[in-house]
Amino acid sequence: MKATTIYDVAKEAGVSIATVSNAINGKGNVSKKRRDEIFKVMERLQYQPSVIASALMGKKTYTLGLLIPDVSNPFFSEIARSVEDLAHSAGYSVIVCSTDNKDERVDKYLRLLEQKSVDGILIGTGTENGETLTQLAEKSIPIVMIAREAAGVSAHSVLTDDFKGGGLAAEHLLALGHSRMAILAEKLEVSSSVERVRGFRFALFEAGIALGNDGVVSCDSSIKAGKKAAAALLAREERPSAIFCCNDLLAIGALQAAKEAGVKVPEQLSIIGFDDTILSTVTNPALTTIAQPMDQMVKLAFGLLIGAPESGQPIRQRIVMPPGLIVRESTGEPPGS
Amino acid sequence: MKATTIYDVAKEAGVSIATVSNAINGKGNVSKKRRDEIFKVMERLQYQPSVIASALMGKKTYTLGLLIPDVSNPFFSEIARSVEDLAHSAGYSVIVCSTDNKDERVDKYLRLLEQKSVDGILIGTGTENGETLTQLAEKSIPIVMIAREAAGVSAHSVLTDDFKGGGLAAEHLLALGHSRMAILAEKLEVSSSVERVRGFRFALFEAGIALGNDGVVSCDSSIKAGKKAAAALLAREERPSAIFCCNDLLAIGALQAAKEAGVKVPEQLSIIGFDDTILSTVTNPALTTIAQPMDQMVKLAFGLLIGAPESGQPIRQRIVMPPGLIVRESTGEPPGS
DNA sequence: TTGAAAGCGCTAACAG
DNA sequence: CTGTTAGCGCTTTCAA
Repeated sequence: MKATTIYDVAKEAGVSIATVSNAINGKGNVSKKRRDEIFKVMERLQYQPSVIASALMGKKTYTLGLLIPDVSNPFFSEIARSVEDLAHSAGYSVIVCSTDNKDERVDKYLRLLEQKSVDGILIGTGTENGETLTQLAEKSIPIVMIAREAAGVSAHSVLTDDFKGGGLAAEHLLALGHSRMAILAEKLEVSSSVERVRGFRFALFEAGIALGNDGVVSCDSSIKAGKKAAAALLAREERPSAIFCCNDLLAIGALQAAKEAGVKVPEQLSIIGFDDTILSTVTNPALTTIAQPMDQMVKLAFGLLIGAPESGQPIRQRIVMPPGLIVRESTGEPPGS
Repeated sequence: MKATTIYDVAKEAGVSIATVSNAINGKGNVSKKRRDEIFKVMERLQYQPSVIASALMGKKTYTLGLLIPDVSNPFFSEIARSVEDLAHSAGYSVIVCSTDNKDERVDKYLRLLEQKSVDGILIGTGTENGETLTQLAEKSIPIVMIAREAAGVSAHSVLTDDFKGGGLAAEHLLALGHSRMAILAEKLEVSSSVERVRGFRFALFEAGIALGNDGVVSCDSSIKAGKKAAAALLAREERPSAIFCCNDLLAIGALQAAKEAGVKVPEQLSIIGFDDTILSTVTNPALTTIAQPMDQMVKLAFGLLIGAPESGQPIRQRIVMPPGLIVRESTGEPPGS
C-alpha cells in the first residue's frame, strides 16, 4: 500500500496541500475549524509527513551522526546511549558509526553522513584527518568533538581533563604509599592517552618520584594487549607495586596478567584504570578507576551541536570537565608497609 | 557554501543533468569520453549526490533501523556492531534505537523510522505490539526479528534455540554431578527467557530431577536485580549447588551475591550464564556460559532484510540457530563430591 | 484565511 | 549518445 501523502489528506479534507502543510507546521493562519478537521483526516489516514521530502526543501533531517571507534566497546556504547537518549527526546535519531580509529573509515562515514544531510556530527574518535576540517568549513554541517580532540580541526570540543585524571590516579597511589609504579598506555598517538601519562608523571615528579621511560609501556587498546604488556611488566626484576592503566580495558588485562602470574591484587599489586565503564564494576576485585562525567559531557556536546548552530562564526568552544576518582577494590597499600 | 548539485556538475561539464545522472548510475549510454570528463568535474567540485533527493524519487535511503533494548548493554552493543559492519559494507548506515523494552518507545521509534523511509528494520527488542504488524503489512518496509520473537508478527525471524540452550546448561551441570539447582530468569514475559527455563527444566526432568516452582526466581534483567535475587536464593536453607542464569548480567549479579555471602565459586557454587558477552570473560572467576552464534545470526537476518525484499509474499522464514556451551571457570563439581 | 504555483536535487521516460 | 521534461512530497512566496 502506497504511503499516504499530503495530497491525500488535502483531497480528503477538501482543502489545498498548502493549508494542510500550514496546519501541520502551525504556520500561516488556519482557522481552528479547518485545522481540527485536517488533523482528524490525518489521523484517519494515518498520515506521516515524509522527512525526506521536507529535508529536500531545506528543512532539517533530524538525523545526527555519531562517530566512535567501536560501539561494542563499553565506554563508547555508554556514550552512544547517552547521545541517543538526548537526541531522541529532541526528536532526532542517530546514525552510529564505528570507525576502529581508521582514517579511511572515518572518511567514508563522514562522506556518507554528508550525503545523507545529517544535521550534525558528534565525533568521539581519533582522526589525524584535516578532511574533517574541510567538511566543517566548506559545507555547513555542525561538528563537535567529544572526549577526543583532533589537531587543527576548528570545531567545538568537550573533553575530560586527562592531565588531571592522570594526576588523580597518581595521588591516590601516592597516598597509599606506592613508589614503584608503572604505566600502561594505549598507543601514544592518542592525545588523551598522552595527557593521562603526562599528568600521572607530573604528579609523581612533584612528589619527588621519577618515572623512567621504561616505566611506561604502550600497546593496543584491548584486554588481550593489556594482558600481554602487563605480564611483561610483572616479569621484570623490579616489579612495580602499582600500575596505572590508561583505560579500563588495559586495566582488566593487567588484572588477568596478575592472576595468571599469581600476583594478588591489591595485596601485592595495585591496579587503577580509567573511564569507569561497566566493566570496572564487574571484575573481581572491582576496579579502582578514574571516571569521566560522560553524561554531562554528552549533554554539553549535544547542546553545542544542536543548540547554537550557525550563529555567525561563533567562538570555538573547548570545554574541559573534571574527572573523578572512584575507589573500589583493586588498589591498596603496597606490600610490606 | 552551498553544496554542489548535479546542475553545477552538468553546467561545468557542458552536458545536461540527465547525462550526469546516467554517468553516475551507469544507466543509459554515456560515451567513455564524456563519462571521464564528468567524473573529473565531479571530483573537482567535490560533488556528492544527495541521497535525500534520490530517495524522494523512490530510490533507497540506504539507511536501516535497529531496535534493541539498550545499546549500552554489551549483548546488544555487540549485535549493533555486527549489524553496523555488515550494513556498512553493503553501503547502508544504521540508526540505532534503544527501546528499554518499552512499547511506547518501540512505537515512537518505529514511526520515526517510517517517516525517514528507512529501507528496513531489524528488531531485537521485545514487543507485544501488533503495531509492528501494521507497519509491515500496510507500508512495505521489510522487517526481520533477531534474537527475539514477537507474537503474531508475520516477519522473518532469526533466533537461537533457547530451549536447547537451557538444555545445554542443564546437561553441563548434570554431568558435573549437580542435583540441587536453581534458575535465575529475567521476567518471564520474555519468550526467550521462558524457553531457556523450559529447556533447562526439561533436561533435568529427563535426568529424573524435578525442579519445583520455587526453584526458579525471576527479576529485572540487571546486575543489581540479579544480585539481590541470587542473595535470596543463597540464603535459603537448602542452598542450591548450581544456578543457571538466563543471561550474563544476571550471572554476574549471582557472582557478586556469592562473593558477598562468602560462598566460593565454583567450589561451593556453580554459576552458568547465557549470551557469552564480553562481560563473561572479564569476571573472576570467568563465567561459564551459553553462546549464541550472533555473528551468523546477524548475517542471516541482514540477508533476509536486504537480500530478498518484496519478492511477492515470500514464505515467512524462522531460522533457528544452535547455541553452544562455553566452559570457563564458574562451574565445577558440587561440594562434597 | 486559503490556494496556486514554483521549486528543493534527482531519476526516468521519451524525444531528438 | 544526449537533452527535455515531468514529477517524487513537501514548503513557501504571492495572490486572491
